[in-house]
Amino acid sequence: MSTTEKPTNFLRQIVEADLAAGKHATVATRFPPEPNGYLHVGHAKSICLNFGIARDFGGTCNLRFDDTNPEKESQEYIDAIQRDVNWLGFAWNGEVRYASAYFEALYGFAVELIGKGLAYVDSQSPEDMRKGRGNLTEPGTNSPFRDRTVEENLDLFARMRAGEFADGAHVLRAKIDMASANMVMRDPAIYRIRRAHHHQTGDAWCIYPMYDFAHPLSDALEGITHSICTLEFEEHRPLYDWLVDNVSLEAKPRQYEFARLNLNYTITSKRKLKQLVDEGHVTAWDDPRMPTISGLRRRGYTPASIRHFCDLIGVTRSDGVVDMGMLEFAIRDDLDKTAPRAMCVLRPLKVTLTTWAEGEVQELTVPRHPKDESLGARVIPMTRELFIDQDDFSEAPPAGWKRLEPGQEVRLRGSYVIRCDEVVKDAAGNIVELKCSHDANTLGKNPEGRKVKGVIHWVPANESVPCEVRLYERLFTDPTPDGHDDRDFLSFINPKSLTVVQGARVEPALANVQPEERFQFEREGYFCADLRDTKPGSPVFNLTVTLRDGFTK
RNA sequence: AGGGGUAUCGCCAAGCGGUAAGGCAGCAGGUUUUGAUCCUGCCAUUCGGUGGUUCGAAUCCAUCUACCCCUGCCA
Repeated sequence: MSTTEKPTNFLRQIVEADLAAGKHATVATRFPPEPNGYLHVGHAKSICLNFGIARDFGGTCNLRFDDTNPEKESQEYIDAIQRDVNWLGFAWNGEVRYASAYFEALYGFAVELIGKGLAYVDSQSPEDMRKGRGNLTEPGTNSPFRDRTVEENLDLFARMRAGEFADGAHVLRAKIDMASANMVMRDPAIYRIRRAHHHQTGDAWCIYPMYDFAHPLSDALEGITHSICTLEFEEHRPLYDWLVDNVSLEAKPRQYEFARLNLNYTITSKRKLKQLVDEGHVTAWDDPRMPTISGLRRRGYTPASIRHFCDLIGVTRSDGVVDMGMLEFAIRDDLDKTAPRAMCVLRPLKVTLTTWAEGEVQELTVPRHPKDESLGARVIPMTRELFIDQDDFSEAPPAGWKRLEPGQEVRLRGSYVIRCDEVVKDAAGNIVELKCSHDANTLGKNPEGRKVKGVIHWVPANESVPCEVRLYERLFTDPTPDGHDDRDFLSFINPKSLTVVQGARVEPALANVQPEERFQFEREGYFCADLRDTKPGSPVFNLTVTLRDGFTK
């Protein structure tokens, strides 16, 4: 599909049909993260889906924190998640919601279920509960506490809330069917006693509802019409419906599932991403190697590129693994059109133009973009002493070489054609300098009677600005780092995932770049001034993605 | 006979009984002061397998196979 077409998928078709049939006057979705980690690229898929549907069908999308397990959650994550959703370009409906804001209402629904004989307080130990659940092929057995009277259950549940019992002493269970083939329906726990300080409700509660209970009822409370989640929740749908139908709420939200995103050479498990951070394998959640939204941001990905990526991969119910190349395509596609060009020499090799007058400076005006004139131009001073990249010179080049070699000519991008006349080496035989001559009649035009085979980038020796450049490769060396039963994903960490290049030189126009400014360093790739470490006069650039390399053979 | 899902090009993915879209990657050319971009062409006689229904099947039926998910007081 072209970038201008609106993507369609089975969920959009369902929404469209429901709206057309008058099942709902308007569509209401929600994005419901648990604040127990940072959002990653897989969440981006869900965000684009939920907010995208609301936007395109004239509905609403809530941002709701599913904060029912305070022990793993924190305000830091809440703040980061909001920042990431906004940065991606989406605005939620009204104020941020919290499942914890519904604790009182949820408690009421639990009491209602007890009153209807549909929930009971179980006082078995966790081990006994597990044993009683049976297994995949054998039915479970009823708890000895399953037939407590409504009065007794009401009393016990009230005392659970009042803090009369120790953590884990009792649990509230939905009374459904211990013989169900669906394990989720074997009297699922819906409330547990947990004396944990909650980031939103403080110490007001010592019992907390379980996801399975809180989620559908929160959806109903908010009037959500289409509750979209990932495939692993499919067997929870009967419970979702059971709760919505057995509680006195008008709204009947429905749950729909889609396949979560898998990207090769990376992991999208909050638990494992947290492990990478906690154990110091990366510097932080926003380390540019992380597949987190904040990591991608710091790496230089644009919100538009991530949204475009989500459009490209589609939404289905079949499991798959998307190639990283798809993400890289999305960012190259965006940055090629929007990023100003600049020159940066990563590993400088000095070039002295013997034909250039000592001290002479010529200010060359070079367009910032080869196709988009609106980006303007920058000025690059041309001097007698320059730097080119070590990789752009070879004494014994392979066939098809298009860069500099002894006795041959090459074009300096935006400048003159030069010829290498002499190679200067140190005592150890290392090339330390090239003596070249320039053809003064080649600025803005091709030389007469011969054609120059290549173009290389350069910077003036003294006027250029020293900078740090961080080169990144994939974080893992294996396509499915967490897909091996016999090997831990950490053992696949790529030792070369980060290379810090000190002593690189950028053209003077970039001396005072702002954090997050993006450029294409010509012939190298797209780079982004680091969000945290770029300082005036001392830029730090992160490699976002290299240029596609058509150099085959 | 546990239950629930999914199978269309190397990857993603349209297709919804009328004779296999598109994107990524790849390959071959062209343009080019970025080995980039851009442009052109090529890239599934076949839709997990096998039967069947039909004038006609990726689409319907049967059966088989492979893979994913489910036994937290996590979400």
